[in-house]
Amino acid sequence: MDTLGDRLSRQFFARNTVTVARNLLGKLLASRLTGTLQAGRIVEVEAYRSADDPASHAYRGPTPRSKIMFAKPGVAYVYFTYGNHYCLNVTTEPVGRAGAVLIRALEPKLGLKQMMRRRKTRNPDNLTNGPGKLTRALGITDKQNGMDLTTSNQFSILDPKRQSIFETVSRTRIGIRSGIEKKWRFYIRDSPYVSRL
DNA sequence: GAGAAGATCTCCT
DNA sequence: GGAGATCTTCTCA
Repeated sequence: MDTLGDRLSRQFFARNTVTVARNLLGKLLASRLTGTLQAGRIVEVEAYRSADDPASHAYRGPTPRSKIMFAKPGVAYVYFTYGNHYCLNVTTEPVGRAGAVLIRALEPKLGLKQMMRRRKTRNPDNLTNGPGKLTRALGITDKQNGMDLTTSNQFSILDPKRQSIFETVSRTRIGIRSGIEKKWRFYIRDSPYVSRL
């Protein structure tokens, strides 16, 4: 896993959520949760903050579910939604300030076979192009909620050794009813792996 | 303790 | 393009 790149540090995540979200594009999400190494390049994210963001789980202050967003940065926040799907976030901001970045889409890089088996499709464009799809492809569930991505040997985000140049597109977030004026969804232009344009 | 909404996906038309 | 699946979390009484 470490041959792929350098693991992102706690300091990387302990910044403004929108900045972290932008900077996560092009990074590598790597998992060895099931024994097999699986990895994908992050091509789409959304930023969620706290008191200034009515779409965020942390908007009304900490709850049993959202308190993890107020705790230390660089930790996986996984929640279950719509009766069917898990969504993967990474916590941001210094301790005491809430924030998280939702990982919305990956470009599959390693462990494609296992992803295809879990997703029951062979089309690589359709494996991880959505928050619910990528958690299924990687086998991520609420068991991973609270895992520290900056220290775990099984689950981390890496800065790849060779990173290609790309252009970042900023759009409004998807699937929310409030906070729709904020352009806090970011994706890599021309990537065929984003969930939507 | 009840009711409503939800950071989605798939299948059907 | 639209609805159903399916269940957790939060809010309010």
